Amino acid sequence: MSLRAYEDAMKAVADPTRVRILKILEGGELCVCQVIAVIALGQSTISKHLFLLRAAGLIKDRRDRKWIHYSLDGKSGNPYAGTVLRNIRKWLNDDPVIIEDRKRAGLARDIGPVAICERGMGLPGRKILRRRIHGSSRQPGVARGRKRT
Amino acid sequence: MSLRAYEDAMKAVADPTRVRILKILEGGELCVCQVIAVIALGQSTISKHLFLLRAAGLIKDRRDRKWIHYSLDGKSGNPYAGTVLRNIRKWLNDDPVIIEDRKRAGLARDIGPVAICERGMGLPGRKILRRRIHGSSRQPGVARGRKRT
DNA sequence: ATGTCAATTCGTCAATTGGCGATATGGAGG
DNA sequence: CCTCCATATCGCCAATTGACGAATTGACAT
Repeated sequence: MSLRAYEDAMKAVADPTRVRILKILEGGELCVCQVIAVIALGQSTISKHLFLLRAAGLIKDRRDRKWIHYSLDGKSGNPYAGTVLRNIRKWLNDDPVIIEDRKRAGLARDIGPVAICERGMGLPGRKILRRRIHGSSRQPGVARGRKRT
Repeated sequence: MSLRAYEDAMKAVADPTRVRILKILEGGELCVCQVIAVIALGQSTISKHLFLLRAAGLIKDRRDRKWIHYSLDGKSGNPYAGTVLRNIRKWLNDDPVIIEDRKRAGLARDIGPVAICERGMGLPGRKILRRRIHGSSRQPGVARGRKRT
């Protein structure tokens, strides 16, 4: 019941991107590439968010072949994780961003990790982010840093 | 049930200083100078924290003569405030920092706002921060910025 | 009206955060 | 062993945060 564990858990869920990840994991486990396809942020960004969520004891991971699947945890070391996840499950279910994410998460589940990775972390009806192109072809319209409205 | 209200509430309670303020307000309302005496941070710093907590609908204020008293709210505009405050009331009660704060808050309540302000936001057995000294006598040992252990 | 004084607001600074692309890691398959 | 590829880590940058002191505000008392 330390202030540090409290801070880890609350800071983890206070970020909008991380709560979006938690909300799509409420529908069941997803591999990293599926999360990337749904949230549409860089691979390293998603990886860092998943790391923080796991460090806070909110999610756990499981390896299956080449893919690492993440799912909600709740009964890990952090004593606040369970209550926080239970609250969040009741919250934000009518938020337009969350609804849209859930729709895309369903699509990602139907398609499966293999097809998602083949498409370069993309979902149908969405720009494909091809990696490993040497000629430095940057994806346009990708803002750097953060904004706050 | 917007993502924005959620973010306001969660970011507000994720900060350790602000949750310390909430925990001492569980014992009943306190004026700003009493909060300053307990937490031992600058006046402007405490004022900003109280502003953020009020903006998130977690506390409300009441004026009495020269003093403004803050107390827990919970049933304000923010739909997450009530649940969050109820959780926090059950949490952190055995944390050493919180226990120490509570002790000092009890002292601040016994002494009252008038004596606290006369002592320059100080409590017995603690350095007095005299304000309005022209000769720029800085308080030693006060770190600027933030640290993270 | 004017002064007092608790509290807020302003301006600055350093630490943290969250995004990115590039590079490293490490399990699976050859 | 070596390569492939999903994921993790690194280094960088801009925005945000939380601290401070100084200046301002506004209710009360004279």
